[in-house]
Amino acid sequence: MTESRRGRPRTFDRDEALAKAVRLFWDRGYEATSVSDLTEAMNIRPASLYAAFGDKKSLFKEAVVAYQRAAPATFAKIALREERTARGAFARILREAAEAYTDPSHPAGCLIIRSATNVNPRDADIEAFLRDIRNANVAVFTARLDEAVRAGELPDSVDTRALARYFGAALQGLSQQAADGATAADLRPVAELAIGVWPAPPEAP
Amino acid sequence: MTESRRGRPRTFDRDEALAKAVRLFWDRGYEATSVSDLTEAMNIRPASLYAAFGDKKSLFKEAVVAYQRAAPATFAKIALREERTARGAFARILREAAEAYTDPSHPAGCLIIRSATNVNPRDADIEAFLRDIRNANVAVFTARLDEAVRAGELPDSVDTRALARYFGAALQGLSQQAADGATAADLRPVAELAIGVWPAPPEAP
DNA sequence: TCCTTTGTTGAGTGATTGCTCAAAAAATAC
DNA sequence: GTATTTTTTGAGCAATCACTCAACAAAGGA
Repeated sequence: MTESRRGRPRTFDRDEALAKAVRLFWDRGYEATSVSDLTEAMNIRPASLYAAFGDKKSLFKEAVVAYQRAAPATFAKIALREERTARGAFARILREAAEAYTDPSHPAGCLIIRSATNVNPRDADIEAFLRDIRNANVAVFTARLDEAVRAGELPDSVDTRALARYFGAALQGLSQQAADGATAADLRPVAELAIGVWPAPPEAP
Repeated sequence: MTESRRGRPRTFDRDEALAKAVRLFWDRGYEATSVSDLTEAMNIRPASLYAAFGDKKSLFKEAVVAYQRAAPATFAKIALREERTARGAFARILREAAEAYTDPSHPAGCLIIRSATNVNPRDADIEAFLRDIRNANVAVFTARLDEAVRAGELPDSVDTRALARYFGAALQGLSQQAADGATAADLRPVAELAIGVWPAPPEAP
């Protein structure tokens, strides 16, 4: 699998450079991050960037994938996997979002929520790329809530699509608040309030 | 007051041109709207734009003020003024946001929430300008909730700042969902869920 | 050794950005 | 009429945008 590579070896660590790009895109978004900002932060020349990552759009998409695999963005997936009940999963997601989105060791909020809003029409495909991820996340939420209905955790009468969209909107609101400067202390009670909408369990038969 | 103006009169309607600018900024945001986009939509030449509105930043700020005075953005202020109870006011704000943010006769979501995220560092003052408006809105919400506590509509134990931030975040989530393509039918039940966090009234003495 | 392959370097591409200027045009003041 | 004031026009400014290319450098294969 790891065939010996011919030609001159790369002088920089590709993953390390990609991590720098994630940082910049997370902080400034797609449009406001220029290629020269990127080459400066990654400490490589433009031609090396293009040789290693294709064009700016490809680099951004790869940065999004790297972001999704990194620790601060995986909390939702982990909560859905580990928590036994849907209520437990969504409560944990909101509580951990309040922490993760305000962690001062990295840019505020969620890269996928923040970084490709208001882009130039010529980059509409980038906007669509992130919108599709966001909508896919709402679909995952809906599936988990449907499962909870089947398991008897939620009554049949619950509109799972609406509830899933509500949680998606709550996360987006938390992300925006964090980007506007809210701290973890500010957002913790907001997350608790958001959890409060959870429907009453089915009546015992 | 209307002193006779000397010099060559303007060949375009300033308010009409400003309305076109509002439309464009609302749709694309500050960065992604170029001056040549603006001059084309307003049907004026660059020098006329600069003579009438100053620079791009001044035009944007004026567009934000015009937006805030126009019908689709005033629903919150009107609800706070007209509704007798705080609960009635916030319920109405969320319900009307679901409608206003998805009205197909204008761009989706809220201009003040959408249009200056991820801007270039050199335009950080524009980002701060909108952030201040958003934070001021949360302050207005807090004041209304404090009033409700004093009036006995809400118990003393309620964290009004957290509740105000929650409603701000809910509106931001609705705006983002609308920008991602959600319809009024999609957002109505989300608004109803969001209203559901309203705290129980104080116990009768 | 020489060839092939891959990467780096530094200069530079055309396009677009926000913005400006001199000259002409259209109004009022005298 | 002439002078003054303001706006429009069309051309064009420097800076930045994403991106590319020819020359050179450093590795493996034969």
